[in-house]
Parts: sequence; C-alpha cells; structure tokens
Amino acid sequence: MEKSFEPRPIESKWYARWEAGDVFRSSGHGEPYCILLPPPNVTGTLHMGHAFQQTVMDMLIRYQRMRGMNTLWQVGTDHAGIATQKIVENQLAAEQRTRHDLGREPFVDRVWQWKEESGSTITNQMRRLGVAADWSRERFTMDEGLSDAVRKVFVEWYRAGLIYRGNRLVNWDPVLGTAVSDLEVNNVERDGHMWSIRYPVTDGDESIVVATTRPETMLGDVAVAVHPEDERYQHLIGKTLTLPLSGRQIPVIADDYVDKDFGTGCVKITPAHDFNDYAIGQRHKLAPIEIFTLDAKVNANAPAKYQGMDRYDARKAVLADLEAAGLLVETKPHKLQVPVSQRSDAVIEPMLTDQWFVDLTSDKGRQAITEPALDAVRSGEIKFVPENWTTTYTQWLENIQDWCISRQLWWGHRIPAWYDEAGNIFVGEDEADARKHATIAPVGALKQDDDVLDTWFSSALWPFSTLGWPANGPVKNERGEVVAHWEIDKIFLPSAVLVTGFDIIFFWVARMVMATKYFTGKVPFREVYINAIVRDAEGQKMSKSKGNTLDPLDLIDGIELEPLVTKSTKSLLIPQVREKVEKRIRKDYPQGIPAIGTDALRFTFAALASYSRTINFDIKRAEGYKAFCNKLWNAARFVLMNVEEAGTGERGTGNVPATEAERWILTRLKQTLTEVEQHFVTYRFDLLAQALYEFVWNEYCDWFLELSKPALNGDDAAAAASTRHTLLVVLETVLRALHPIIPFITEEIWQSVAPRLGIEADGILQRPWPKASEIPADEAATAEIEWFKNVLSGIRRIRAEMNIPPGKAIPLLLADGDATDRARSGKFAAQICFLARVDAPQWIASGTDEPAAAAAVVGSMRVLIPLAGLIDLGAEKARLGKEIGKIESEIKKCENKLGNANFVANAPAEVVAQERQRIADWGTQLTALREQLQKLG
RNA sequence: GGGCGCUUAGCUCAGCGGUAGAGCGUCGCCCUUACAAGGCGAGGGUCGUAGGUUCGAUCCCUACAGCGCCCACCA
Repeated sequence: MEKSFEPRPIESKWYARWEAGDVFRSSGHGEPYCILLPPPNVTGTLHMGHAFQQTVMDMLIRYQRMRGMNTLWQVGTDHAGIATQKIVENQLAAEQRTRHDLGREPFVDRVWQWKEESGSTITNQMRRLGVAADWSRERFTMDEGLSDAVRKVFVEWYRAGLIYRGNRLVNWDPVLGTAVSDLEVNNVERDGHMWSIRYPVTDGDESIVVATTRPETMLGDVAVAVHPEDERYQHLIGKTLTLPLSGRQIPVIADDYVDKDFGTGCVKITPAHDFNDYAIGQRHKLAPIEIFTLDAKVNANAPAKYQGMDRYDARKAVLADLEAAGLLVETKPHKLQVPVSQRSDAVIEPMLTDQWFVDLTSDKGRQAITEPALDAVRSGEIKFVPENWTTTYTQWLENIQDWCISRQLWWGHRIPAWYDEAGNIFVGEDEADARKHATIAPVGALKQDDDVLDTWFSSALWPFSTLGWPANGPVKNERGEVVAHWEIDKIFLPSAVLVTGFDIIFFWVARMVMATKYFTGKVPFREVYINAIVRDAEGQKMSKSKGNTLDPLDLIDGIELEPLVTKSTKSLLIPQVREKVEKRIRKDYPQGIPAIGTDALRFTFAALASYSRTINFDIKRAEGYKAFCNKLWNAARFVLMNVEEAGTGERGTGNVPATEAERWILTRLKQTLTEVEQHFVTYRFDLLAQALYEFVWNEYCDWFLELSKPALNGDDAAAAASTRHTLLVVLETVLRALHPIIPFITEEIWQSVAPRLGIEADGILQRPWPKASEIPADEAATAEIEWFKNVLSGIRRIRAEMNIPPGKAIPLLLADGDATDRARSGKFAAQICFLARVDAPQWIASGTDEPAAAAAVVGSMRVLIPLAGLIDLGAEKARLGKEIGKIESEIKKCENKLGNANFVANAPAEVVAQERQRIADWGTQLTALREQLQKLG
C-alpha cells in the first residue's frame, strides 16, 4: 500500500469496475427497497445540494443492499421545461435569433440536440460521487414511456372532470411569454411608491381619493370600492365617478374586502390585472377590462396616447398627466411586495388567458385528489422526517388553489387536446382517440393545442411512470433494453423513502402523492426525509453572484486558484459583480481548493446531516475528514504489514480472543454497530458518522493498535496470533460498516484485507452488513482496559505537564490500591512499559518510605513518577493542589444534593445510588491525592 | 397576518430532565519503527434574557429579545 491515501486513482478504478460488474442492479430477492432520485435537470450540472442529497440516498441504498434488501435506486433526469428551453433560447439569442425565427419543430429539435450534448454531464458527475444507482433503468421524463403516462393521466383526469380549460386570471411572465403556477412566483419586497389619485364624482363637486402602487392600471379600472360601513363614503355608494385620463364612467361599490383604516379607505378595482380585484369584479358582476398585451405593453383598450407603451413607461406618462390635471394628491415612498417570476426575474403581470387546470378545490377535485393526498399524511401512511414538515405539507394542501398546468412553451409534453374550427375541445391520447371519444362532431379540421404541460406534471408521475406504468408489457429504451416492467416492478411501489429538499414539498412531493394515490391507489413512498439546504461556511446561501458557490467536483479533484477564478466569473456579466466575486475567491482560496476526494466529501456530508434545516459547508471540516480517510488507510497499512510475514493469526483457545484488548475492542465494535443501526433508522447520519469516526480513530487506532504492538512483539505467541486475527477481523468489519459512507477507500482496503480472512466475495458491497449480535461482548475486559487507559493517561499527563521528554525512560512506582490493581498491573506491565516508556512498575509496600514523586491517582492506587532530577517539587504541589480543589468542589456538589431531603425522597433510587457512588469514588481519589500532597511535605 | 426553525467553547455544530461534548482553531511538548493529513497534553462555556414546573432544568412550559425560512390578497 502507498504510504498515504490517494483518492483519485482508487475512485476511477472502482467505479468503472462496479459499473462493469453490474453490481448496482436490483438483486431480485429480498424485501423491496426503492429510492426515487429527484430527477435533476437533464442539462444541468451537479451542485452541492445534489451531492449532499445523493450521498444520503447512496448511503441508504448501499446499507440496505448489504442488509439483503432487494434495492432499486431509480435514477433519471427531468426535461425541466422552462429552464431548458431558456438555455437554448439564450444560445439562439447569441446568434441574434429567437425560437420564432426557427419555428416550433426545428426549435424542439434543437433542444433535443442540446439534451443529447449535455444530458450526460450530470449523470457522469453522479458517477464521480460513487452513487450505487441502477443505470440500466435510467429514465428521462420525455421518454416515450413516460410521455405515454403523461398523456394517459391527462386524458383520464380530463374524462373524470378533474382537468378543465378556462379563461382565468393567471400569473403571466411577460418575458418568457407563459403562464406560471402560483409556486413559480416569488414575492419580493421592493421600494416603491404609494400614489393617491383623485377620482371626481361625475355629478357634483365631490371626489374620491384612491391609493395605489400601480397607477398605470387605472386605465383598466372598472370601479372604486369602499367598505360598506364606512361612514365617510356612505352617500357615494352607487354613484358614478369619471375615471381620469380615459373618462370612462365607473361606479362606487361597497365590498367587505376594503379595509377602512388603510390609506384613504378607497380601492380602485382593476379586475383584469389584479387577483383581488378580479374576485371583487366577479362578486359585483363587473366585466374586466384588459389593458396589456402579453408582452406587458398597453393595448387598444386604453386611450390612444398610452397604447404601445411598456407598462412602466405608461406609469410615468399616467403620473405626469395626473399631475398636470391636478389629480395627483400625494406621492410617498412605500415598500411593497412585488410578484416576480422565479425563472426570469420578470415582474409578473396577472393576465386573463385560456389555460388548463387541475381541479383541486371543487367538491369533486377535493374528494378525488386533494383529500387522499392529505389523508395519506394525516393517517401516518406517509411520514415526514423531521416530523414538523407535516404541518407545512398539510397546511398548504388545505389552502390549495387549482393547479395551472399549461405553459406557453414549446419544450415539454404537448397537451393532448385538439380544437375544431368552432373552438370545440377534443381530448385523447392522440387525435384518433380524441375523435373516438368525441361527443359532438368536429367542425372542420382538428388542430392540437399549442401549449405544453408544466414540467411538474410529468414529475408527479415519477413514482409509477418509471416503473413501467401504464404499459402492459416490458418498456424498452432506445437501445432496445428493458428498463421497466410494471407488472413486475410494481413491487417497488411504495418506495421506502424520498430524500428531497423542503423547497419542492409543494412542487413535487405533494403532487406525487396526489397522482400516485389516484392512479395506483398506493402512496408513492413511506417516508419523506427532508434534507438540509447546503450553505457556505458562514451560513450564506450559495449563489453565483456572491461567488460563494462550491462545485462538488472541485472539492473532489481540487482546483488551482486561477482556473477557479476564471470558472467562477465566466458567466457573470456585470463588471462590478465580477470584480467582487474575483476578490472574494482570491481571499477565500488563496491556494485554490485542495483535492479532498469523494470519500472525504461524502463523509463530510454525512457528518453535517443532523436534523438542522441548513448545513454550513466548511472546507476545513472536509479536510478533517480527508485526514480521517488517511488515518483509516494507515491503520490498514499497519495491520497488513503485521500480518504479511507473521500470518493472519487465529482466534484464541475456544474461539475466545487471547487478550483483554481484543475482547475490549470487540465489545466496543459491537456497541458502535448497534448505535449505527439505530442512526440509520432515524436518519441521523451525523451521529452515525461520528460513532464510526470515534470508533476508528479514538478506539481502534489510538488504543487497540497501540495495545497490539506490545502483544505482537511480545513473548506470548498465542496472544500475538490472536491479536493479528482480531486486528484483521475488526478492520474488515468496520470497513463494511463504513462502506455506505465512504465506498471507494473501503472497497480498496477491503480487497486486500478480505482474502487474508479467507473471505470470498467479489466486493465489499456483496458482503453482508455487520450484525452487532454476531460480535461477542465482554464487560469485564472493558473495565480492565478502562483501568489501563487511566494509568496511561495519568503517566502521560505527568510527563506533559512536567516537561519530561516523551522519549525519556523513567521509573514507575505504584502505591496503595487493592488486589485488582495489583493483578492488573501485572497483566498490563508490558503494555505500560511500552506505551508509557517507563521502567517495569514497582509496588511500594505500605508503610515504607517513598521517594518524592509526581502522582496520578487511579481509584485508590497512586501512580508515582519519582521526582529525582525530573520534576519541580513546587510545580507538582501546585498541580496536586489544583486537582484536589477540583475534586473537592465535585464532592461539595454531591453533598449538597444528598443533603437535600427532597432529593433523596423524590429522585429515583438509582439516581441517588449513583450519586452516592460518585461521592465515594471522589472520596477515594481525594484521600490518595491528599496523602500524596502530604508526602511531598 | 399565519406557520416553522434557530440562539450551547473563538468558529461550525451535537446533546435535550440527573457529572456540559465533538470537529476545526488556539497554546505547550514531540519527525516515538501505520499515519506530521500524525502523536501526547493544556486552556476555553454562569448552555440568548426573565419567569414558571420539578427534589433537580442547557433540556419541559410561558413571555421577551435577536436571527432565519416558508406561506398569505392589504390597495
């Protein structure tokens, strides 16, 4: 083995072998255990969130596979409608062209082409992470099979009356030219203004002042509303106002929606461009007046002067004209919530358009789709981890609106609806099917709907569409390989756990539950593990414009400063931002990013994965875990070196390990494994990683390996042979336990270790998960080793504090103590001498004179290092004094507790007993320490 | 406005009813034959504030303060 751990060659070697050996495919036996990969954007690249999430899934899959489950990690990618279309449109923009210049079909071809080019990027990056995914079953949301599922779902829901088409006010993105759902809109606080505008009453001298943040929309006002009980305006209700600038006559209406105490208490009503106003308009049967075109310019319904103006230019013009007319009463700064399109950053303009919706709110929709999705979680059939996300899920569903599923895009699943020349709608899986199911005869030719479905529509079907639904037989990919077979694969539904971010609970999780429940009658998954969001070391959200993003691949492979700067600033167009980012990177990574390897990255993710909802990723921490990998590597190197010539040893007589140390490490291993199993159940990967880290470093390496050295080199051949064997056994076992977290290094080491134990398996993943129950425990050995550790630590402390060079051999005396101490000191003499670098321990008979010495106390035994020329008497006295002080204060605390009658009466007996034991133990030590202090004079 | 988090060592975080922990950082001493990506040792916290429950509270309850996230129609 190399002297230190070099991840790169190991990673590439093993992933290639695993994939070639087809080791990730479902075994076909055992209990089904399925995880659905949240399909990433097909043309995307891997970011830290993916890497974290996929590490979690991979740990679960590898663990369950080793436990003998029939695992399936269903992978694939999403066509990501808007996101992908936008990338290609940007590419066209660089050629000074738009998608309309190309036309629909050539454009879609071009997107497919881009998908072919970049579609493997992210899946290859996933391979670098080491994911044990069944690549033979990789799917894409626009696969033939998945598209069949989309059409079938649409048609069935339509025929059940659960999908409808309607002219509704929707969130319109004027830049992308499409409707988006409520979820795709973010409300952002912006600095704006509140303008007060005077609307004159048509008959008479009175007027009403309305307040608005969007004065330009007054061109589409159809009324002014006041509160029905507002005394100030009672007499005006029902009167008519002359709408300034356009001169239209509009009524004053009364509606509860109005807050008397806000602003002037008068609200202008623009039903065509505001959701609240739309509702009020409907209540009062006022026809909306649209004033914008789909690209947010003023249309022909407005006075000629404003027509063709962009909405913000129109605002300026309107304000100027109001000002000139003396109707602008007040302008004041105002913070407001602006709806912004998530995808384009454009300010959303509510628009009246024809769109398709899934009915989630009528009695029928609720009963068929919404309620079952709620019940699945309320009943506990689906559990969220951490549990409090349940509230988020249920509250959203309880307040849900109908889902707008049509998008005015070209990339996606085209809506399977056709229109005849009279505008009648015909829905079917294809045109023929639509005609077959027609209830009236089509007028003239049929033309398919131009729109496509929301990306999340197909994602909602992922839990069953990837398993072959709705095909009756095997589903093949373009190379003719079978990728799914519903009749067989439905055993994987429900999947075991969905690992995903909270940001898509609404977008995806809830909708999968809706669709899967409806079409299969089953829940899509039993548990939903909501993973934390990855942030930078300071807790800031990672964003390209801040320059604090990390590319997981850069952490794995490392990257020099200059390439990192180039890469991070490449896509930044604003010079100031670019400069800022460059500065930050030069400051944060003056040496670039060191290569830490996949295993260390994965271990870091595991170690950070508590139930906290954010994790702050600190490279420092990752470097620490690389050190852990190196530690493991070197421990293995030590073990292998020692078994190389001397043989692999054998168990002690009667299959009982010969030494206390062995029995102790096995006991600790058993405890660790028990703990790890529990942490897998509760998804506490942080505790899991920590338990294994501590076992490997603090117990196996720090103590067992050290203890093995005197045993291996000692005179007792049986002890040496048994120790060699135990070194190997514990190593092999812990490698298996670590494999789900750090697959590469464990495989590499395991391949060298396993043969020495006569284990025949192709790889570590094919070995069973180590069962705690199969490992013997020995509590007595644990007590012995604890004693030994105390003695050694005592000596080391004296050495360190008295500045005795570690290499210098010194005498060791033991005093007082009991028979157990004497027996143990004999048993561990060789180990003590070797590890503490002391001469053979000598017992001092009680009553005899002792040389002045520095002391440590273990129970009632004093461990003495004679002072002669080594130790400063004053310093040692001070040290003892301090120690005594500490113990005295501990004793005081115990005494206070035990002196409290209420404590003794009310606390559980075992707690009281424990407290008594403590006071006794402290007392023993205190006596010994005081005696020692006294001996020093 | 509703909901959900967080506040523990210099930093990042575990712990969540009975002796305050880890990693990183800091400070000593060591290139000791697995590992200097290492070893040994040390220092460092009145567990956000104030009440309450309890024999006992970092942990449970209430209020408050600060930070953060999600949802929501206040023009």
